[in-house]
Amino acid sequence: MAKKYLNIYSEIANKIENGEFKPNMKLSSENELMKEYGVSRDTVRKALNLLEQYGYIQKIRGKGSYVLDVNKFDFPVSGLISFKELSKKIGMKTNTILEVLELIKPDEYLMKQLKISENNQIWKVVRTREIGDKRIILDKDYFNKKYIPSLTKEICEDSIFNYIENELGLKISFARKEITVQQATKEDKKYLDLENYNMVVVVKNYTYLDDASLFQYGESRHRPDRFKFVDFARRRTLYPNG
Amino acid sequence: MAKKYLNIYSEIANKIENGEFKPNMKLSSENELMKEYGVSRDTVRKALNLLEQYGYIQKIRGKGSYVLDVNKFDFPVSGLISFKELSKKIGMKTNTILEVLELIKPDEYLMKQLKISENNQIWKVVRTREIGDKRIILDKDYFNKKYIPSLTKEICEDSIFNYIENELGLKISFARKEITVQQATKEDKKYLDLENYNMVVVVKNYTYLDDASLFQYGESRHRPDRFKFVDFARRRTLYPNG
DNA sequence: GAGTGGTCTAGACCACTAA
DNA sequence: TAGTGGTCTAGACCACTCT
Repeated sequence: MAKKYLNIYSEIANKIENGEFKPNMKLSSENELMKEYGVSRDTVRKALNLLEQYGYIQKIRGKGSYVLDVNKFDFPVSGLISFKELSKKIGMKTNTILEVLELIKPDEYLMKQLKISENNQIWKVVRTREIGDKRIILDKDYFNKKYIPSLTKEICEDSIFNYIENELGLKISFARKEITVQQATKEDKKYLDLENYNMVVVVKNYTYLDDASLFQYGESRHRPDRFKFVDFARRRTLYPNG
Repeated sequence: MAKKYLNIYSEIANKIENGEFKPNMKLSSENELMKEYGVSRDTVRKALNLLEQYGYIQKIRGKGSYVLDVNKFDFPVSGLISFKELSKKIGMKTNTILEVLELIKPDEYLMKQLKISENNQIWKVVRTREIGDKRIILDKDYFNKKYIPSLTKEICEDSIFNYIENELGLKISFARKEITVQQATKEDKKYLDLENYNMVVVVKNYTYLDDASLFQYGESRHRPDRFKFVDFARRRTLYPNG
């Protein structure tokens, strides 16, 4: 049942993260990989394209595929990763405190953000995230009850995304993130250890399921000195009209 | 010489941006597109995969491909885009002022950032960017002279990236970006209209050529209230080991 | 000239969705 | 059951790099 190209991808990605494949090392050619794994060239190429897309290797025509220098301790990593997944990755002492969990009727702002009417019910979840004994992040999340019928304290203190994907079987497909910097509100000052900072970094997040329905809106509000966003971007030459 | 899958990509992307293909509309199936364009299924799929990757469409197995709602006025757009490309896209009145252009020997910090020795010579370029008559962005860029032999005032006031790609024929392949928030320095206060803000958003940028050599390091320092970063991210389920 | 990655084709089987 | 997208194969020709 395993997809061949994903197996090949994982195996090579692992070796790069382990250090078994070192930066600047040349990978086997596509022809050699075909024989090594006993698959067609197309399958090898799918795996290599994923590795390139996620910054593990660089393919150079006429030469071969080369291992890039992977910084694995970037925090947070680019893309869509939950706080829980992240904590595991960086191995710091972290803690989640559930501040609010309630079912509400959406106000004007939420109706606009989630593109819903006032008849929908919304789960409101407010959590603070401690990193090294300081309250650094305030997460305010809103879920459409249509997709998430019930939520408990336990789920919120563990990982909501984990519950959604593994228990409910919903598939998260993509998200839009928006990073801005704002004046700290009273709420920010109440929930966070802001010290003398009067601004917060706000990451707004719109999450969609695989049928392209918007099911979550969230704001992650960070103390500015502890915020870092890392992005690996390949050059886009793909805008229509050049 | 045109690549078929890029033509198909551009044509469909254009129709989506124009509004000819509206959000939630169903595209022709892969089979139909094969006939419409007279190409193989693989070629159609390459085009559709690009469209999906860049957030234009969502493919749903067993159903078809659906047009997503494209917000084209995001500022800045995610990915690797120069100030010049950006200004064109958003149609605001913008202006670039060249503050410093000189050839220097790298200090400790630069040697580390650009991974070079003190024997290399470095172009230092400092530019301020006005948006609507206010100096909003301070761009400090450092280029390895090894790759960029000469730089002029004209090039810096136009687009350095344009010069590099079209005149020098170098291929920019990928970049690492890092977004943090810092206390404003004296230099920030000197060059920018910071009003009462005492912090700046710093976007560090490491740009690589297609042979994976690092050729540029830059810092883009933004007034916090005028900074916005938008990211479209597909769910990553592709970390090794789960 | 030999080897590499990039594009394209034609055909097969599968899992999923919808009527 | 018919149609859809997802995976996989085998083979072809091209442009590029290295020697």
